Amino acid sequence: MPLVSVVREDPELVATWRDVSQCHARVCSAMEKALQKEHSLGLSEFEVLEHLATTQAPDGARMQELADAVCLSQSALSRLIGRLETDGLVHRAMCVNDRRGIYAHLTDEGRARWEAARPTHRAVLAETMPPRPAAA
Amino acid sequence: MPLVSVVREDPELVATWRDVSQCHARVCSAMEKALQKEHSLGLSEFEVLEHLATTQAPDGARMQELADAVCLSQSALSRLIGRLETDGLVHRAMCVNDRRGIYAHLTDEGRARWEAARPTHRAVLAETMPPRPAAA
DNA sequence: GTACAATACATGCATGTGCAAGCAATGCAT
DNA sequence: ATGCATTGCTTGCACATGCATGTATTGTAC
Repeated sequence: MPLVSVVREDPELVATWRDVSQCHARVCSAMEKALQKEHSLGLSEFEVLEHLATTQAPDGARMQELADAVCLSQSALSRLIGRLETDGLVHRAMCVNDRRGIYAHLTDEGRARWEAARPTHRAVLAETMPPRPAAA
Repeated sequence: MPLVSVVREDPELVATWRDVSQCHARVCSAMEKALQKEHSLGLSEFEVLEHLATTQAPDGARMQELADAVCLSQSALSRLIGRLETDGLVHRAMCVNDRRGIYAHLTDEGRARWEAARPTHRAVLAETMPPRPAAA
């Protein structure tokens, strides 16, 4: 592990982190409210739908791949897919080669919901992301 | 509200947001673990201590001011201060002018804990923040 | 002064999250 | 083939968070 013996005070790094953090909080808050209000979707839900809709693989995506894509833990993603499946937006299918693996893929309704929500997502991004976003 | 009539697909904006999001997740995850492991502090706890330690006002900071500073809701911050007070790191004091208001200020132990944790915070930042952080 | 709105903080409640543990399937060594 | 570690996902549990609400204080209109 890269143990740093002496860490100089680095105000610039701290300031940059504060910018990133505030940008993230502002965008997340606005996005969560807008997606919930207009499409009854959480931000994580939308991000999973987007990943599934834009992935090349025809069979969908593996659970761990999705977890990485949306920056969630394995358990959080498992429950998230559970909610989406309950809502009929995705479908779980066992992997034929490795029967431990599970593919999640979009249903038609899931794709429709994503396409409907995408303009909201992009609009909130345009409204809340700073022009020189969260960095020096 | 600035209703955008037509939102063009803006891949750059989306990509920037993804970078911010991933940067935030990576730093938060590492920071939370490091602060918890080495100093038994959550990230939000540390941020509150830092704000109180670096503010100019001698009487500490108002609750709402702290909530804004650490990007938390009013309720989350109320409980956060409750935990810190239980741990003896901060102290609540009523505002003399406005008896609705409450000032939170650092105890000596709180300041010591912040000073002890600060190197960890800065080190994790240096390790996990990208050189060209989270933006184009 | 009385009534009513607004402000500041605390609290009940529902929910999403991470960690640790559990379970099933696979890979590997012998 | 047998035993054991590893991988992939799910689940029990604890906890931090946000929303809505409650309580106390302040400000304002009359």
